[in-house]
Amino acid sequence: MTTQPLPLPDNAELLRLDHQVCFSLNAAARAFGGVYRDALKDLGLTYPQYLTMLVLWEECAPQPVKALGERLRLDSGTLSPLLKRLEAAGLVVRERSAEDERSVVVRLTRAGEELRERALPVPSLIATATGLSREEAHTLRALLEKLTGNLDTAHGGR
Amino acid sequence: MTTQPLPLPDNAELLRLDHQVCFSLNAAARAFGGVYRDALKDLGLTYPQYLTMLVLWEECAPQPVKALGERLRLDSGTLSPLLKRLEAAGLVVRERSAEDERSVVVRLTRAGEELRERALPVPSLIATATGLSREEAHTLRALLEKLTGNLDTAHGGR
DNA sequence: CTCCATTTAATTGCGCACAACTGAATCGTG
DNA sequence: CACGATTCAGTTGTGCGCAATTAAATGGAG
Repeated sequence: MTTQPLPLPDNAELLRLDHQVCFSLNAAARAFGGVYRDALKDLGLTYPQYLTMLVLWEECAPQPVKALGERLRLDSGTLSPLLKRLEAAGLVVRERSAEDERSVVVRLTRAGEELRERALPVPSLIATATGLSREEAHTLRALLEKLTGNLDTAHGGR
Repeated sequence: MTTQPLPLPDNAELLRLDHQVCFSLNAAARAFGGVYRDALKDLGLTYPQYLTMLVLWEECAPQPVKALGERLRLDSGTLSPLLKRLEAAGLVVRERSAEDERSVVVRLTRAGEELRERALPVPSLIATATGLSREEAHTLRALLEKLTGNLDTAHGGR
């Protein structure tokens, strides 16, 4: 047995550790936001708008809002106004699906497709800014995906 | 040399990888938000409010808004209204510093101190929900802090 | 065919994050 | 001491994130 004068190996100690697990993650996410803000300023996109465009650039076919939401982990409460802004910027059009009148499909305009060219240099800018090696990035991503999966089931699937 | 028909080991490929580095981080941060939302509902705190209270619980002495902002990486534009809500909830009081009239110091009320007891079980709830081992959590935290540091310098210190 | 449950977007309301700006207090230099 | 630069908190405006609700379309059971 160890000679320990410490009176709290318990919750009170955790209340400090806690300050670092979740918090460093939050800080990193916001730091990422700052760098992307700089990189995307010229394109006139915000970071979430950029992520949305990424999905659209990947899947050339028009996407229902629902599918976009699943890909981005966002609900219509967030996506509807965001897509409206992209539409106002002339990058996408939204139109009711013919087969299912409930669904709204999002399609890139010519301008939206062309913007892809100007966005090509962005990822390498960001990759440089992270200063992580390929292996570190891979480790990080694996941990984060495990974490997200665990947290999701804890929260109730959703 | 390898027989590769692949025409794009370049930026176009990165545009997909990119979708995973920043994105998994964002997703994890929001997943954390969901779990904390559940855990903090009974305390009447949001996640950022909880982080603020954590700082106040750690440093018993009254904190200037500026110091809180540095600890939390938040500016007055975010903190001012947040602290107003905490004050409205009776957890803190804000008062102009006597020595420096520009500064506003934030002090816990009795209710704010007492809330700490009810918050004690939160960290272990969260730790369980993450499903990460101690080592994984440590690795993750180290990577995130390195990442944040790198991103910050890239963004311009700020 | 009718009716009810489900699916799908949109809307509302609240809070956070950040840039840009305002105004007051302080500090430093001449 | 005076005056200009700096520091500090607050305010405004925009956009994201999410819960809760609404409304329309669809699908299935009777």
